[in-house]
Amino acid sequence: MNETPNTSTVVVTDTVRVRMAPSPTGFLHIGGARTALFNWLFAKHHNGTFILRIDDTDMARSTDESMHEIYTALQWLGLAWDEGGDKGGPYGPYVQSERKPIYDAYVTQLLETGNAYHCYCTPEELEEIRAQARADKQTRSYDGRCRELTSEAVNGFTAEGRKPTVRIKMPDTPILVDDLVLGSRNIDPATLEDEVIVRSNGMPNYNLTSIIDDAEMQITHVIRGTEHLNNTPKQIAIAHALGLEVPQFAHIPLVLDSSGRKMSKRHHGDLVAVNRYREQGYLPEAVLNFVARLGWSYDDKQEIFSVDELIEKFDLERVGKSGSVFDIKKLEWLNSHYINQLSISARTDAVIPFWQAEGLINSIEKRDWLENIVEAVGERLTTFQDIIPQTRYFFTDAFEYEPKAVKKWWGGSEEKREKTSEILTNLLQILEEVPSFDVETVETAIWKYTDENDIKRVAAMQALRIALTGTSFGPSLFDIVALLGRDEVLKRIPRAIAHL
RNA sequence: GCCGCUAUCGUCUAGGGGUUAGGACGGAUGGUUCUCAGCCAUCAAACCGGGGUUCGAAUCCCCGUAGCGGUACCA
Repeated sequence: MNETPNTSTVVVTDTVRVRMAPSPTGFLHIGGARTALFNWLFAKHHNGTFILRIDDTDMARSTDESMHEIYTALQWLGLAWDEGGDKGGPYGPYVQSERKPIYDAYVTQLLETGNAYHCYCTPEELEEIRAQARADKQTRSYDGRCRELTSEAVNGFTAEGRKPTVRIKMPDTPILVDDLVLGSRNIDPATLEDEVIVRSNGMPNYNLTSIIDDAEMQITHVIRGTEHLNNTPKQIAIAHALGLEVPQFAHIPLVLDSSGRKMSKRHHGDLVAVNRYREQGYLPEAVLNFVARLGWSYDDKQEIFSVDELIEKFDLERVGKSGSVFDIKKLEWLNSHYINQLSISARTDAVIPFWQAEGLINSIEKRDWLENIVEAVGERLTTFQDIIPQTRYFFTDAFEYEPKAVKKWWGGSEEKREKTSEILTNLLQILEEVPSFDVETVETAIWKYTDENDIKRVAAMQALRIALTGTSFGPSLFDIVALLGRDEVLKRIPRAIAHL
């Protein structure tokens, strides 16, 4: 293979390379999903590469289980990564705990160039220093006291058995942070302190590994949440000390809860767990559409975006600067929209697992019947899980009559109950005599009865609905009658009458 | 405490020196209908405050205020 590098050739470094770097300390949460989406969209839009890196330097909290949950969540969302994770690639390994030798080499370099030093302070001492600094209203908590330790002092600490951490020496010149979303600003070095970059157990820390890997993996744009904004100058300082190339940064606003606080696994549990949305019957396109609009907008009219449109239209320049509140109502609206886009057949496929989990069906042999049920339910699903309350009575007659519905439609008074009983008895007779149980025949017969006897349609229908389903809401009653079939219907009406 | 970021209807947002400040979710009301959902129609609902700059400020600048984020040998 003949490779003659031509200096005038445009190089691969122009290719966008972005990464999502979760730490596997729990499930993927909704904010993480949005970070992943923005990165992925940015990569797709620019024909770039999307990398999944696992930032698991916190060995104590990282788990394999969590890592796999993150994989499945990302896969469910359809945010496929080109490199990293379980997939490998040319810049691997992509799991930080496997990259320790790489970091060690950089740390050695930092130590040898005098850009880093050992710190022998104990956690207790540090605690004290912090408390004092705070009391003195200092900007920095750590004062850099270990920068110039005599070898005597070091020997003393070593003799005590102290294991040092490594700290980076922060520069004394301003650091320029240029952010694609927030704009650029100069950070006063006086606000920066010598960060710990290697723990006393030898494991490097986030601020070190992150920027090293971004450089090593040729990341061009770091798109992450604003909770990392304060880390950025520290990472830039480390990169400078190491002579590494600094990527472009884009800090995207936080996803907030309804009281305006950052959404977290700890405080919001299932509400933020992407995998829970899958389990509850949300569609990935709805979740994606929803989080895309958190902090990003295209114009003043479009709310619904297909994934392809998102790829085409996504742009960092249209990302806002302020946090966005997570509004489940809007997600629900989007979800029902996307559910309604699905064909009856696809909707049936999606809903079958929910019926099965509920124990309502164990085989799917009556596929046509199931599809007819789904069709009758129509646009009444917000999530697939809603199929249960909407259709339970099709599969079992072991349901209660809803007290509120009973009171309203069957009657609170003795008199009204008698009337209801009479109506149901008449309806029973009509249905017994009806030649066929199709929608049209039943409808004609019932309307004939109500209209000729001057009975309100609503009264008769609701009385019957409760008798057949136990509830006061749901699909067209004629659909229900037809789908339930003659035997079931003729069984349920007498039972209701007896209950009165 | 310190450092930083942000600020348009309840929420997501558009706009941005001169607009009746627009859309969407949610809410309310009416219509359609056997109920619910849907659909249709209508309505309520916002430029954080104060100073500048300007003929004119929600928009630009400054100062407040508030909220949030960070402040770890977490990420």
